[in-house]
Amino acid sequence: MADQLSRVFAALADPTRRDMVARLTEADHTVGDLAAPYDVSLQAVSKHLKVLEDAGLVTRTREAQRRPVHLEAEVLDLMTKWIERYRRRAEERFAALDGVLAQMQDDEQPHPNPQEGTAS
Amino acid sequence: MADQLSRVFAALADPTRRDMVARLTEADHTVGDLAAPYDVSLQAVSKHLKVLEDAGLVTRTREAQRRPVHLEAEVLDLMTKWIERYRRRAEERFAALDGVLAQMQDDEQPHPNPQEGTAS
DNA sequence: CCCTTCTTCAACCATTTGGTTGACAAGGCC
DNA sequence: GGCCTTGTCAACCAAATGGTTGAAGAAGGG
Repeated sequence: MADQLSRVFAALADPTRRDMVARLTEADHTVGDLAAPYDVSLQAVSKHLKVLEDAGLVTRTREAQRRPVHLEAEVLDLMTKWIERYRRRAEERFAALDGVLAQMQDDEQPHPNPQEGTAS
Repeated sequence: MADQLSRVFAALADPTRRDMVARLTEADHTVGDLAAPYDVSLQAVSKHLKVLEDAGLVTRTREAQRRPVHLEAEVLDLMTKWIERYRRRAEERFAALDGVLAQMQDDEQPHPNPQEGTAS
């Protein structure tokens, strides 16, 4: 299987699963409970939960016949960190370039990164 | 096709595409340029770029035969907002529950969904 | 014990995904 | 004009995804 970051992104790429996660921020839910709003079989929801579980986004414990699902929100930090890291880099670059973009396209003076010398 | 948020998550669920995005934070790149480090065909990279473009993460312009690829970092905010919104809600809930978890497991007062009564 | 409730497992199916190869379009260069 | 470079389009393929139905496991209630 893929790395966790990939699994987390993939897990949240589905609107139904995102909605489940959203609802789980309010309270733990059983599988049937979670399934109620959606127009799919219980088995389909069970599969969605497996995806979320494999991504580390939820855990399931046992409570009689019920399987309460619990959100593990820390995993979201994984994504936030990745995203913010690159968003910040992109923003810095845009700020640095600003009006200089025109020069970048110019091939007479090839000095692509005016301020960022330490690129790679 | 799916909503944009889903497309963005799906686009970043692939390590190769994430790496492309990471590299694009440093500078724009041509397709061949982007493809160089990966052990796949140029066509495969072209497809990856289409996914990123459909998600709104990159734009491609034309410059002679070359197709410079440019990162549109604002789209990342879409995700950050979604994630942070629910991470915060989850954290608030955890903070509120804190030591109260024990009571939730208590079966004297079986009211599984304190806030959502409208389940089925 | 049997029955009902809650949930998963298994098999199957259609669609999507990520890759391949081969052809071709778009645009400089000799 | 012909060629070389850069990139996409098309057809194809294997594997993964998201759904279905049917059967079965796990745990309490009569």
